[in-house]
Amino acid sequence: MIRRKTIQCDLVLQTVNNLRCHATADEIYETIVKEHPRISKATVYRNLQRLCEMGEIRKREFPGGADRYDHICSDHYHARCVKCGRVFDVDMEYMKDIEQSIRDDHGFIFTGHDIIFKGICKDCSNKQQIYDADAHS
Amino acid sequence: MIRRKTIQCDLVLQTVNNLRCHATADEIYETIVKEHPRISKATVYRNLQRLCEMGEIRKREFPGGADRYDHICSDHYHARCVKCGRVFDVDMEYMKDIEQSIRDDHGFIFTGHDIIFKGICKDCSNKQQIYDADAHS
DNA sequence: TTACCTGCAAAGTCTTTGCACTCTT
DNA sequence: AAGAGTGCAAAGACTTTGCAGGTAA
Repeated sequence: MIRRKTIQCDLVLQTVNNLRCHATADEIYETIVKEHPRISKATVYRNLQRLCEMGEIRKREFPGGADRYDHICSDHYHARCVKCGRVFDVDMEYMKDIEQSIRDDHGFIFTGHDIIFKGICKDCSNKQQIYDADAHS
Repeated sequence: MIRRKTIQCDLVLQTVNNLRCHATADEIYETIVKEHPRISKATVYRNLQRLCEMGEIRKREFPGGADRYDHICSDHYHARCVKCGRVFDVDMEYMKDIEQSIRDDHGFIFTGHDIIFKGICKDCSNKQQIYDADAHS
């Protein structure tokens, strides 16, 4: 099974890189479709999957939301805003030895981990303050 | 909005508790429907939501899988088997001060975190060994 | 020419919602 | 009796898949 070079695959890769981190398949599709109205969402999904297999990009799955795609960058953690659902990088050291803190593995073979913080992003807490101010005026 | 006591709500709560941790809405529904064939999945979802709001149970969302429901127990982390998708508790101290390790919060207000380990569970690694042995014989 | 890739539509998984009916209170 | 809760079906969000036709090599 040889991989062919296609315009669509290039577009998906470029778009993931241009959008920097954390784009969802839908955001990627919406960005591409503006310039290339004939592309289909299925093609975007298929190419995202292919690019992951090729190690060009990384898929990141988040609880209660769509999957997001990164260009390959160093391991890091994420914070998800409970108001708007957007995902942000967390400026914190990656704990590559965290598995050693596990007391009893019960036979489970650990291969990796993710930490997902939750909270409220700057934009949403600003909006909240404006709303509160309005409500009390 | 007063909450009424219904058989269905009791059944959902009992089933979450009986199944111990990590049951999905579907598992809960399938368990109840054996005894009460008239219950609908929508009712299970609605009662799970209600019980969460009441603080009787806790919803836990996992990347790339259905939501799962816990009876309230102490904070702890989870490991998800990449083969079978089952979720296990991790025997490790809860890092309640982890947010203090974040260097720059960029205006984000952190309210909690989750750590999700991934790997292969005991059952699946046993099966894998059996499969490997067969393949080489 | 081969067979991988695409666009489209349909289906699949998990969850929510609209509606009329049924219960609890 | 009032209105919260139920069952059913439909819809909604996200993703995958089947298929016929297109295209890279």
